Amino acid sequence: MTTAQRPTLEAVARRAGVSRATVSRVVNGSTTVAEPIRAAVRRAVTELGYVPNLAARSLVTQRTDSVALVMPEAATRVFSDDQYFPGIIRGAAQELEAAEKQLVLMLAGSPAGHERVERYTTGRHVDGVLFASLHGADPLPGRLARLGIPVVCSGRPLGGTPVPYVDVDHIGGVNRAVQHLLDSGRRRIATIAGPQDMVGGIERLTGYQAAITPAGLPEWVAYGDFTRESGAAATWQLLAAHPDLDAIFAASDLMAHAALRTLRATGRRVPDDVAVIGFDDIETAAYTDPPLSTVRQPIQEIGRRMTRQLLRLAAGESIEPALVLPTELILRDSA
Amino acid sequence: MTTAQRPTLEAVARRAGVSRATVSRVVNGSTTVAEPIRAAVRRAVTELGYVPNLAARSLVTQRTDSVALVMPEAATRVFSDDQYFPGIIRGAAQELEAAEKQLVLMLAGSPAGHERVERYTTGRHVDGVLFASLHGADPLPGRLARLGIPVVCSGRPLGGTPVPYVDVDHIGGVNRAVQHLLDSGRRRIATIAGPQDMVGGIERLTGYQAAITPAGLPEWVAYGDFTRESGAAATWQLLAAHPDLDAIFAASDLMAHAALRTLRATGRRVPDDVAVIGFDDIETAAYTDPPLSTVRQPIQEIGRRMTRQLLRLAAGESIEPALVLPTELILRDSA
DNA sequence: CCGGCCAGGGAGAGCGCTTTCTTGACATTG
DNA sequence: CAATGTCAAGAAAGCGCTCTCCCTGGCCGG
Repeated sequence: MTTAQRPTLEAVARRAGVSRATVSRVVNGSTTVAEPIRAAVRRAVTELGYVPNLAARSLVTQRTDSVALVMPEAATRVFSDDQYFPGIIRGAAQELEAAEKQLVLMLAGSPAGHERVERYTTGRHVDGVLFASLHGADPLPGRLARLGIPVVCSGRPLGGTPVPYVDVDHIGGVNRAVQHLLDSGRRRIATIAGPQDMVGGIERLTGYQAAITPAGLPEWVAYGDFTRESGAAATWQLLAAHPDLDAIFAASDLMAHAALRTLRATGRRVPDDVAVIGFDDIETAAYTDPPLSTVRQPIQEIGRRMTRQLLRLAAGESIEPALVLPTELILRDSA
Repeated sequence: MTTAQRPTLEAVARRAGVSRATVSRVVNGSTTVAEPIRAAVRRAVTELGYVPNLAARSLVTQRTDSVALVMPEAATRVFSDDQYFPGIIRGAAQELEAAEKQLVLMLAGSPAGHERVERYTTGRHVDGVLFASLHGADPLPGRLARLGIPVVCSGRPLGGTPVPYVDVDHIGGVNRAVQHLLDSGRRRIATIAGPQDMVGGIERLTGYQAAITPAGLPEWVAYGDFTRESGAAATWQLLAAHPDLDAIFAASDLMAHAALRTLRATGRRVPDDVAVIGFDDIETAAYTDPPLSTVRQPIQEIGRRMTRQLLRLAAGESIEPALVLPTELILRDSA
């Protein structure tokens, strides 16, 4: 099947009339090679179409020039249209491209998958590991960190071992959102909280509480898992318990979208009867009916910053243990 | 930084009191090792926490146990919320997981990216390459195929060299959609076509024409690039040229979604005044207003099948040059 | 004119693994 | 009982690369 042996360093060396060592030096950009020889080597390289064998290189350098991006999410959310994972992937890919490193994607939804990720990453097959959106107190990031393997998480890890992470200012963002509801006269403000085993879910609820309590208002909470289905269910629940609510803050745009539809289904007008604010600012948010007000988080930037931190870690530099990016309240028509 | 040397085959061998060769045999599941020894080796492996060094293994086996998934798309569409790429990724990841291979993700949006992908893939750093959604007549898949590197594309490649691919029945699906419009009495049916440098864009337009022409109706076409923005623009264009149109088939759900909104903005009711059908069946389609009728394509299945084909190719088996998966007309309220 | 210095280039030792080839220990058979 | 066959396990040769020596020769200063 395979056509012609790929040329090796040896072949290039013979062709250029130099030693392997010299070719290696030229290929790796060492400056201690005289220009004429350098040119000869480069010519030989192009003539032969030489491409270094990365496996061989890794074997001696102990680097793999690739990093893993682990998505420990159950299948449902990973590729729901909230654009979280695609955003992270894209940000990471951009930074890695600049660094000439490869992105190895691993889905750790199932227990088997999780175990596989563990074997692969602890086996030092990658120079570092990026975790997108942890569930609960996954011990893996901490374990890797203790093994000296560079790790960066998106979202503060709930586990015991401190691991560097990049997150957004959930609480601040939610606070601004709820404050806006208060400022526009809403007094019966409910929330659809996210899953309480994820930092995002927890902190967005905390943000809601932190804004509601000082105002002396009651907390009305229903829980979802960030998906539309769960958002619809939570909205019904909220409506049953508090038919007179006049605002809903949902911890994800998907849930907010479902709330919009559910409210309408019950004959309520948005924003006249009930104001709604979501979280994420997914593309669809601008196209809901009415367009959704929401708290924007810079997802792609999270991916980029995580990667940059990881690369610095892998290079032996020390980094800030946490990076918190700002969120922004985007006002459209729903509130 | 690195804690303790990772154990090597040698270490395991010493500990188990056998030779490296034997350990290798056990690790790789050869049957020619007596059970007691086998057990001793396995114990040594766990005690030492031995994990094989993949680079070393690749070096001798000439396999890398990883495949590249290349997305040659410009940034905009790759992570727009049409769920195309996430779906492909997920399907591919599932199959690869089962095969114990790694997924290396490469974005080839920019010319630099494209060149990098070329270097990487031709350098045989992967056992095979998956192309998601080609733009125009990219010569890369053909070139790789000629080098004997396993390649599978999603969507029939437009280039000269035939390359194995997996695609869906665009034409059949669109045909059914337009036929449904005709059956429900629509006679002034326009289309928002996709980009004409992509098979999907081309074939969906062909499908429209193939249904419209026999009915003796005029073809009303405006072009978009699958995004909402372009869909809105195309709708305005169509409306300006044919204010009396009574149906629109859009080549993507995103464009159909924009059409829905634009039609409403001009005071038209859907489906009463104008029927709309999209293509893709993204999650949002069920949540538009009104819920969007559309042609569903099994995106994740495409990813799975591509991967399965690739693995067979990599295993030296021969495969069908093309696999065409069925599409399905999903009727909701917009038509 | 000679010694010393240094930049430039080569030799060679592995990196950790797989895989033939070979040996040795037994079992089988005439 | 010797000769042959069989099967398990070891020895050793690399896979293609990097990198540490070490050597060579050109140049300068004394």
